[in-house]
Amino acid sequence: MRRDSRLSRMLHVLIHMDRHYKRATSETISKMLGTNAVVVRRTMAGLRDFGYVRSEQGHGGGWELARGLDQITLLDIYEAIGKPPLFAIGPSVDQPECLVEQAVDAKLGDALKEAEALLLERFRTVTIADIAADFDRRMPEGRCNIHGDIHAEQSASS
Amino acid sequence: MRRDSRLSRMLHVLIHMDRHYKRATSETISKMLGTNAVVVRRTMAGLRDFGYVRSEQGHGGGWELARGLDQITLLDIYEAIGKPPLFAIGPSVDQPECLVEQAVDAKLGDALKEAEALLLERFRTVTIADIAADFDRRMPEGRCNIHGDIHAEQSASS
DNA sequence: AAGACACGTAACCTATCTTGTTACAGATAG
DNA sequence: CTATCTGTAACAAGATAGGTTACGTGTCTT
Repeated sequence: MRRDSRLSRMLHVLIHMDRHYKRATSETISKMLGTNAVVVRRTMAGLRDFGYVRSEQGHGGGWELARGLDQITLLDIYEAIGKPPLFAIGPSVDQPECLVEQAVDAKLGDALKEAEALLLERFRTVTIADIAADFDRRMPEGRCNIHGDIHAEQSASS
Repeated sequence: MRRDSRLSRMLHVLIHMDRHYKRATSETISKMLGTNAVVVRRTMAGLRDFGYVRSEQGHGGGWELARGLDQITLLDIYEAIGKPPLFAIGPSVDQPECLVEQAVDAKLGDALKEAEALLLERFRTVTIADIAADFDRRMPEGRCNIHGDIHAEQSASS
């Protein structure tokens, strides 16, 4: 449990929701992702607050998409999960007294900021529909139903 | 203790070694960085193996630079500390069965690879001497000796 | 109205990673 | 021979993402 995988997971589930489910419960989704229903609710809560999905309580409730995948970018989801830190390296203290340390952190920070800007720009220009289209290119035979099988397996084994 | 700060710390100490110490013990350096002598040895071991610093054991021993700061890039140090992971986000599993998940991870991986390439390119083209020069521009009055004072304070308070 | 179903959320536990700490072995100068 | 260093192993501490349990609340069916 090290790298934050929430972005990857949310993209994954949104594509499945678009293709295989009109409405899915947290339990169903958790089986799909190989995780726990509470983790799903916790993470999806952000997407709901930003209007990308809707949740319905009670009998027959669950989660559904609130807009088309071509209307949601990776950046949208990144922000919806709370903009977790992107980098695993950084300075040791926030506001160092030492001026050498300040110069080091400034230079390092410049490089990191550039890389972050590039990454967020890519996130901004890629929609989830683009990823789904990539999937279609990988699987031209239309064997989409394989996913149901795979996820059913995971469900059965847990 | 989250973000890996070894790169920042090593850059910091190398500049000080170039400017204020011909040879420094792990103890001296640890005071400078606000950490522990064992941590210093552990981290500097990588730089020694790559030939950027030398260490001498025994009485009167310690660490010294093995080449000029203009001969060491940020990339060199990044590699010398073991190329720690740069990003704090990523996929949840390494080789997912689900083809949708594969497409998601591929797209996300592309963006991360681009950002990583940019970051490492910056690391490659910046020498530690460049950072030291930035420091000189920040402190044109030549009050370099302030650092000795600051680090002496830290030493005294610990 | 009762009960099943599903989300909402707090609280706590676990795994993992970086860093800190202790302890001790080996090398070197005086 | 002893003081002073580095080299390293082993373990503790602190932080964080994710997993788990428990319980509250809303909603549909009967």
